Amino acid sequence: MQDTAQKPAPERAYEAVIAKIRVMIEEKNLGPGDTLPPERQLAEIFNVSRHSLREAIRVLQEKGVLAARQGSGNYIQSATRGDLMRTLAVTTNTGSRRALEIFQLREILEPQLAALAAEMGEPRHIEMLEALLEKQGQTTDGIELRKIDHEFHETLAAATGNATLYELAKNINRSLLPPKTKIYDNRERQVISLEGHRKILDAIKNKDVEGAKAEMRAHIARVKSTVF
Amino acid sequence: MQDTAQKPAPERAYEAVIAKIRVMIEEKNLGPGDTLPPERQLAEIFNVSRHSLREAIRVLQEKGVLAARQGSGNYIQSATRGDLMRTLAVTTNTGSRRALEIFQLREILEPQLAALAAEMGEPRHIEMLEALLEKQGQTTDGIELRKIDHEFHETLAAATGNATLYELAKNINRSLLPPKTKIYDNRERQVISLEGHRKILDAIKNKDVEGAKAEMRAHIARVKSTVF
DNA sequence: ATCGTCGATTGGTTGCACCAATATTCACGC
DNA sequence: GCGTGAATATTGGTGCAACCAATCGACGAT
Repeated sequence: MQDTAQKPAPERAYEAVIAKIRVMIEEKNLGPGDTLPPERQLAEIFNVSRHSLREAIRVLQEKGVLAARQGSGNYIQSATRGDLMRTLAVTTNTGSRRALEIFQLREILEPQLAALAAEMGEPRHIEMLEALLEKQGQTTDGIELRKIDHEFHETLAAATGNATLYELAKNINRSLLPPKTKIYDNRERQVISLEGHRKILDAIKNKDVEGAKAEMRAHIARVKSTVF
Repeated sequence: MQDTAQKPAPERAYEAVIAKIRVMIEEKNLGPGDTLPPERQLAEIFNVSRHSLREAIRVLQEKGVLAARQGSGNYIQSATRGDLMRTLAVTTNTGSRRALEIFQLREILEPQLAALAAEMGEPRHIEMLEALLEKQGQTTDGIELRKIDHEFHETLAAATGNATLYELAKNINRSLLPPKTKIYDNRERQVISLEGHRKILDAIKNKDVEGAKAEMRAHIARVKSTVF
């Protein structure tokens, strides 16, 4: 049977270990550059197998909390990527001044992202962007269009191959969301957006780094002028 | 010995597995709700131990790509297929690349911050920067110098008049903190840093927007080459 | 046909052995 | 005494095998 009910989520061993490691870092006042005890020792302390211990370390590693060096140890990293993004996440709705500030950030960031995407983008990224553009051309619903727009910019960021840049772009989009505002409520804006994206993507496909940068700059400028 | 040098990042087994899972999802056209083959089977297909395979699955699970149900299977989770592909597009890269990623972000951001500072910077910001530079010239302690360096870059961001950019710059600095590395341990690097800051500040004082941008770009490039 | 039981499947956990990279020790030669 | 380099120990990385726990599925009793 298939019942949608989610179980009370029994805690996995590795989850408990993650929590314990965090506590240990806190209590022993470990900072960037310090090392954790060896895995074998930690496994014994926490009373879990080395495998479960390592699952926890892997996760923390992917989150940027730890860095593993074979033959040496597990090192505490500085801040997490989450810390980096908190800036944008927390203070979303603080008025139009903030919207302007974030737009300024976009003006700085996105043209460079487009340039990097043109330089680094792999075929599968191009395909994803192309598919989105296709979809955008066939859509008229305002809500849907805004979503597609976000996806386009996020996918472009992903095409840089830099996970940090992707996260940042995602957060910018999210924090920019003027909840109800229908940016795409009229045909003119829809066309502007679509054509802008078209030119950007074409430049990326041609590996035209400077062109991609310029087109994105122009695109953002046009969008900005319609918003403000 | 403790050298900051990052190794060429040998690929871990679990990273390769993540990439292979991504390909599998693409090729078999899997979407939310579908299940992956059993772990034991996947391990054999990919020619890795179940342990390594599970590390990969754990990571994907934490990223929200997969959900594991004991006794049942590993299910694809992401809301939409686009979401899924975007996430997987950047999950291939990992771990030790993080510092490089953040540096790439700095390369994008900071020159523009310098340009904005040159354009918008108010006298009080200039004064603060000047004071910091003065202090930097009289300091030799490595720890202290790193702190001053951070303050310089943060103050510069503040000079843009954009609070969001300032917050972001602050977090980038903090998350970059190379573990214990004494970037300023030798006289040569101290001079490089000081001269770089000098040139940037001079450009800002002269309202030389392009100059500030160029000097910052050069400065970051120099710092990068000494770190990596 | 329905329901419950029991076996098979699948993820979760553990233990151990060995490999690979790194750190440490120590003996050797200068 | 002091490098210097080889041997040794330490530490993370990987693989194999067994068993536990939740779930699924087939089969038989009713």
